[in-house]
Amino acid sequence: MYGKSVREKLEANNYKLTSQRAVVLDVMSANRGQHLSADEVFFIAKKEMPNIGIATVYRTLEKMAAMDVLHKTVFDQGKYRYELCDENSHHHHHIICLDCGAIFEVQEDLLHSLEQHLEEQGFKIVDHELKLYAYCPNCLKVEE
Amino acid sequence: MYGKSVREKLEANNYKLTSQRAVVLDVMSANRGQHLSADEVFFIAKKEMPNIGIATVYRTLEKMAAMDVLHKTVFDQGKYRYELCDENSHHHHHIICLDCGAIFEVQEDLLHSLEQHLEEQGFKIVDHELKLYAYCPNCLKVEE
DNA sequence: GTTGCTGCAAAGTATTTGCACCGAT
DNA sequence: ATCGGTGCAAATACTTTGCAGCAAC
Repeated sequence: MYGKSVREKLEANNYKLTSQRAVVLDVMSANRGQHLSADEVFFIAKKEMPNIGIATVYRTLEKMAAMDVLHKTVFDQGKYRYELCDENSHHHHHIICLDCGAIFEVQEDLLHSLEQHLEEQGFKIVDHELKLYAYCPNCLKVEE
Repeated sequence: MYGKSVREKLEANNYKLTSQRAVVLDVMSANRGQHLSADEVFFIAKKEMPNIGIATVYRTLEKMAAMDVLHKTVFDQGKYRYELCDENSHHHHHIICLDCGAIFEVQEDLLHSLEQHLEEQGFKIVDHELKLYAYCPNCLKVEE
């Protein structure tokens, strides 16, 4: 279940929870922490609903991102990736392994002091996104 | 001037500093701190060299990025942007104004403690990229 | 005369849009 | 009957690639 808040957000925007949208949300829900591309969502959704169209997937992902149900990011290839927003912990960051491409999440939020400093300079910080490029423990192990 | 190090890097890779490449580098140099897209570089370069091809611009930007002469980033639209690497201060971060779209740079590097923590967990951190989404002082002023 | 570089056009990716049809109010 | 949503195909936006000709050593 993706909770009542999604349904509420849909209603607040006069959007309907159609079967296609439910399938897309199920895919996202079943792949929490995965950062799927539209393509991948489409491919997985097709198993459940073979004649779903890619345009519907794009339109659904776009709407969900606009409603803060999904978070839309670019990692590097000039291709969007989506993940379910985590109600509890906003502001998580990513470590992208330069070798295997795996994406890890960092929950800690050590940027408060930097943001505070910038707010003193007159900015109103709304959100931030940190990407760390690294070699992950697994890849370092294999190379030995 | 883009200094002798660019020429050295070119030579080290058996690349030639053709007039087209010089024009592209001049454009980047004349627009330091600007984060230009390939399109914009192409447009500006055409003033200097009207029959330069967009493919040449892309190829040049790509090569320069591979040689760490330029830094290639994605801000949001799924479109690459390039800027001249600053020899002195690596690791600068960006504040993207959600209102006017202006991009500001943050020089301070307050991420060492976070990186140290992650290295203790077995990652080898190579680079990082921080984007802060905010309202800039100018836009906040106008709204008043 | 090889080898890298260029401009052009074509192809490739990722995403968006126009449109006729469908389904729920 | 209206109106949002859908699937398809066409269009768009950005980038890459194939290729013939050019320029330099």
